[in-house]
This record gives sequence, structure tokens and C-alpha cells, in this order.
Amino acid sequence: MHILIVEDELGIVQFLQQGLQEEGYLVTTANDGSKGFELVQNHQYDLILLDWMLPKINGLDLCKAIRIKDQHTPIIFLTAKDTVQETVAGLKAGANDYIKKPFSFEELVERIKVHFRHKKEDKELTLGTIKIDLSKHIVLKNEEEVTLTQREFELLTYLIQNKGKVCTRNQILKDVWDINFEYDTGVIDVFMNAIRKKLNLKIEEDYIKTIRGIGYIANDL
Amino acid sequence: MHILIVEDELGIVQFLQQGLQEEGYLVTTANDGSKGFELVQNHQYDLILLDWMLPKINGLDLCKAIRIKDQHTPIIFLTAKDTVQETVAGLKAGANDYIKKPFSFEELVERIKVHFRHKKEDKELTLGTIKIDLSKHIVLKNEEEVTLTQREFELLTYLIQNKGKVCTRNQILKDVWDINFEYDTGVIDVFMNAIRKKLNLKIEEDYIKTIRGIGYIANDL
DNA sequence: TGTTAACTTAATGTTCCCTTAAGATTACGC
DNA sequence: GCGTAATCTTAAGGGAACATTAAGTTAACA
Repeated sequence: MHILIVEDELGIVQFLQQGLQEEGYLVTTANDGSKGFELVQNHQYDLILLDWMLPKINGLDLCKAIRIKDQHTPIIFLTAKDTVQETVAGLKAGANDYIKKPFSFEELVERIKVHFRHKKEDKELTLGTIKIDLSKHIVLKNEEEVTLTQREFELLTYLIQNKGKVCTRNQILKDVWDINFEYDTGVIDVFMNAIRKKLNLKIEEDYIKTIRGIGYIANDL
Repeated sequence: MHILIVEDELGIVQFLQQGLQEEGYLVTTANDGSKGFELVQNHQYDLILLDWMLPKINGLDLCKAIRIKDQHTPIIFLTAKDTVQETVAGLKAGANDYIKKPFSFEELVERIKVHFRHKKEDKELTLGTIKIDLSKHIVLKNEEEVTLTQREFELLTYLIQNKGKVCTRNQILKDVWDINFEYDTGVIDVFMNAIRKKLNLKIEEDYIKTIRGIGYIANDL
């Protein structure tokens, strides 16, 4: 997650940058409005922290300018301007949140996280060149869609969710087929075969390995 | 836009309800946590305003409970609990914003609008050559008007609003029919059929795809 | 209150997927 | 290398889910 900080007070910039990097974010900084505008024009950020009083272009105008081209990147004001009128103006300009200085770093981090919650959500499972998009219910191999049946889809999803762990036949029967007693007619084999065929998995790129006498395991190579 | 207020202080409830209705919102209120929970379980709201200190179930627990089933409806805390720790706890529980009492109504409205910005954006819903104009309540295919019944309209709108995401039969029953228990007589199929027929959608040009065993998905091609 | 449109249920037709089983192939122990 | 057991592969039957149509029920409106 890449955060852009547009702020001119060096102390605050350093404080924010260090703190956010420790939180695991990639941070870029701009120390005036026009620099910030330039960066936004040419790069994609996941979130923008914006001071109001800035050299060259003030934060409010910058916010409006950003919103002309980009309606989606979350913008959070971080400013000493603390009146209701200013807050409202900031939000009207297109900001998603408005935090008044002095602020608690902990709260800032939490308010940032609010905007990242949904990004994490759309879980995309991957296994080598295979991608599963759960919300779209599709499987891609090398960016090409592969149509699987419901069971095939569930089985593949299960294996990838348990990537790196051996899945025994009994576990698979229990979790994918909801069969809780010892009973195997060879269904699993049939579906494994179908999956391997449809995904065109050759033995040398065996993302899905057979563990004889036990079950199967999915693995990135 | 339908807002749910969960708050026990009558004065505040009335103040909020009246103010928000004047802003053009549809407002429902609950005066304790369990009532609020019940409403959320059985209805769809566009935003929830939540007090912290509530009879029966407190706001924090209610927030967490809502988030188990529903990760998307914006939740805004509106509470006298004003420490950083409490703010962080509220946000961590799944809230999208946290406003401390006493608050400015003007700011509240603006912060609410933040969450509705994107909804307004897609007032004109489209799916391939299909267009829905919500304000006029009409559907166009290739610029030609197609007359749908109410349910057909709602179902199509729902699918297009969730374009690119799989809608399960249960979700559809819940959100379009407001049926919250396992119960399917085949109504959905009948309406899907009607929609496909009226919009002249062949299965091979699958703007609306059937996902066997799951539900349906709308997709631009 | 009668008529009509819309919604729901029920019945039938159709498609496609899951399962089974049986033969072919591979892995492993001796 | 040979035999055995596990796995792979294939194809067909049966069944579940969906599509479609029609009939029954409700709701709306004149």
C-alpha cells in the first residue's frame, strides 16, 4: 500500500513517514502543493494525506484538482484548520476524512486502515500462474479464463487455500464433499484429473502434487 | 438513501431524524442495541449511525455483530466516548468514521455524504448496451425503452449494481425479496427468464451468467 | 366490486454435472 | 523386474439444477 504525504513541515513529515513505514506502508512525500500535484498526475497512490496550508498550491485546491481526474483514491486531510466550516469545506472538496492537528498517530493509522479494509477483502487466491477471483467466481491461468464446474472450483479453491499443506483424502472428502465417514469411490481422482486437464498442468509444472497414500498438496514453485 | 439511527437519547434521535429527513434521507430509528440488530438483520440500509452506550447491546458489540454479516454498509459512530483508545476501538470494530459528541450537524451531514458520493455517481447504471435510469425508473436496451415490472426492475438493478460480483440465490432473495430464510420456489428463475426475454439476452451473449449451484452474475463483456 | 396486471407457485422440459465403475497406467516394495 | 496397490483416465447413467411455460393467487385500480 502506497501512501503519499503532502506536507511542508519537515518534522511532521519525518514523524509520519517513519511511523507509517513501520506500519508497513510504502511512503512518498511532497513538501509543497505543486510537487504533490505533479506526483499525483504521474503516479498511482492508494491513499493521500494532505495538509491544508501548503506553499504554491494549498491543500484545498489540490484536493479539488485531484478529484477532477481521480474520484477514488482516498484523501485524508491532516491540518491545523479546525473549525467546522473548514472541515466541511475539506470534505466538500472531495476528501474522505478530516483529521485535526494535533492528532493521535494511533488514530490516524486506524483511520487509514478503514480505507484499506476493502482492498484486502477481495481475496485473490493464487497458485503460480493460476488466479482465483472468488467474488467473480472465475479462475484464470496466465490471465486466460478457465471454466470449471462448481465442484472443480471448490476443490481447487480448497487446495489453494491450504497451499503448502498436505490435504489428505479424508480431509478433502470432509471439507469439499461434506462426507464424514470413510468412503472413497475415486471421486477425488476424477476431479483432480479434470482440474489438471483444464488448467493444462503438466507433470513438470506440478503445482498440485500427488502424495501417494495420503492425498494432495498445492505449491507455488 | 436509507439511514438507520441506533441511539437511546430521545432528544438526539428526534434532532437527527428531523435534520436528516430535511436533507432528503429516509430515516429509521432504533432505541436500543438489540432492536438495532434485529433491524439490520432483516433490512438493508445505506448507512448506520451508532451510539456507543446503548441499552441491551452496546454500540461496539453491535458494530462487530453487524460486520460479521455485512462488511459494506458504512457505520458511523456518534458518541460521547471521546478518548483516542475508544476511537481506535470503534474503528477497529469495523466503523468507517467516528464522530465525538458534541458534534456539528453540518459536519455530520458532510461526513455522511462522503459515503454516498460513489453511490450517486453510478446513478446511471449500465451493463453492455443496457442502461438503467433510476430517477426516471426506466430501462433502455440499445437506446430503446424496455418496460419491466417492478420486481424485474429491482432484480436487474440489483444485478447491475453488483456487476462483476457473484450474487447467490440467497443474497438475491434477501436483498430483492426480503426473504431471510432458506426458501426457494423458483421465483428467481422465473424472473431471470422474464428479464432475459424482455431484454432479448441470449445465453451465449451472457451479460447475465448463470452460475450453477450458486446464483447469477452480471458482467460487461 | 370487477377487471387486469403482476407476482408466485407448480409442472414439465432440458441441460449439464456429479458420480460410479472399469480398464490403463504409474509408483513402490520385495 | 515383477506384482500389487494406488492413482489416473475415460465414458456413460442418473440426477440435480436451471429454463420455460402455464395456472393460480394476490394486489391495484377504476
